[in-house]
Amino acid sequence: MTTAPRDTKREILDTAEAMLQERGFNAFSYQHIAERLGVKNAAVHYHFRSKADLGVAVIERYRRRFHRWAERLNSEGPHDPWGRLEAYFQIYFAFLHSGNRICPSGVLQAEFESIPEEMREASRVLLEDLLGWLTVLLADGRERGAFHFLGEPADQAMILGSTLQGGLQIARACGPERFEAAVEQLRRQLKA
Amino acid sequence: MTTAPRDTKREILDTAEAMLQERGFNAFSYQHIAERLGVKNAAVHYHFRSKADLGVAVIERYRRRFHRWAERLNSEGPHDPWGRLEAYFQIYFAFLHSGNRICPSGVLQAEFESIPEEMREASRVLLEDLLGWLTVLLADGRERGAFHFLGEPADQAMILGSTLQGGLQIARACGPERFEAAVEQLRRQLKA
DNA sequence: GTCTATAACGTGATAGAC
DNA sequence: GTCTATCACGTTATAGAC
Repeated sequence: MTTAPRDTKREILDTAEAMLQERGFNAFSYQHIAERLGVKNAAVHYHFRSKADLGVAVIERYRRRFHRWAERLNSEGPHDPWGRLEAYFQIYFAFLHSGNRICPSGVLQAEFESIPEEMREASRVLLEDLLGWLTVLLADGRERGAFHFLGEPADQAMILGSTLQGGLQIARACGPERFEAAVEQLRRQLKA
Repeated sequence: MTTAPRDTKREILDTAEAMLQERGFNAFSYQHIAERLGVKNAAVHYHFRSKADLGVAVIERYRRRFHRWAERLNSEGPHDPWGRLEAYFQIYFAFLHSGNRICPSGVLQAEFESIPEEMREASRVLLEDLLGWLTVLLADGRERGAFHFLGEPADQAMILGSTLQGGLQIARACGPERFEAAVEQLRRQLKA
């Protein structure tokens, strides 16, 4: 029985992703990552030439993971709109309970003007995917009589997306209960 | 006729506030402020010993300004709930049209784990004031039959606050129309 | 693939002249 | 109140040995 070989590249991505969600892109360095993994910062540069490259890789991986999550939901998950919406909420509750992490898309937008252009482009694409998924869910759920709301699905998706993203941020300053209350309020709105 | 004497301290606060909302706290330096004002970085340190002091001063000033805004709204502004809510929306539209600035409270929460503790405390207080004001407005507006929503006013305030905060951030990545659409959707919800 | 060593620069901050 | 000069340190990034 052999020990699994160490996958440094993957560990760097995991660490960078966690630090991005915990502290922001401008508040962690190659040193921080190297120290946490017990390697030297040159090793990190070997896997990701520049910090911008690392940032883009983190965003793209997150986006691919979201697509896999969505595909799995299609094949194995609940098919009713409410079950699917709750599954989406669950992503954010998991962040909340993993050390007050916030939405990666949100932190990148907050720092939008001070991150490399390549990362801005990558986070634009990620955001469109997230809002697009919500829009389709809302449109479909209303057609099937599960959700109730006025206006366009894309606009209601903005309310949901903004509330989840903003709510996680607000929870840092005034506690997780406020996020839970916000999500409960979203549920109430869609039931009415 | 004499020229107004230069108020460097105030100009530093203005510049720091703008840079906070545009780039985030971790993405501007004393050098940046000094260069923009045409002074040396030692001059900035003369007015604010540390960057944490400067950060706290920016937050506190913003909070005082919000209170003056609220008092003026009580004395001179519209007294009907809808007029008051639109006045609040206007604060965020002004940010949107001043170079994609985002809510100061939001950017501080996004960087919460990487800013000095004194700033965290100050931004907690600011957030409570903002959400508190919205909560009172919603409670009052519903009593008077102007707003319609289910659940507690504090929970609906989370939806409004999160959507405005998150919406400004999202607008950076996908355009100002999306923020306007989100606000319009908020209006629709409260009218129903 | 990881290391040591180092470059080139930006950072927050201070001392002391004017 | 602003300046010059400087400090100690952290940052991204690279060259070359192992």
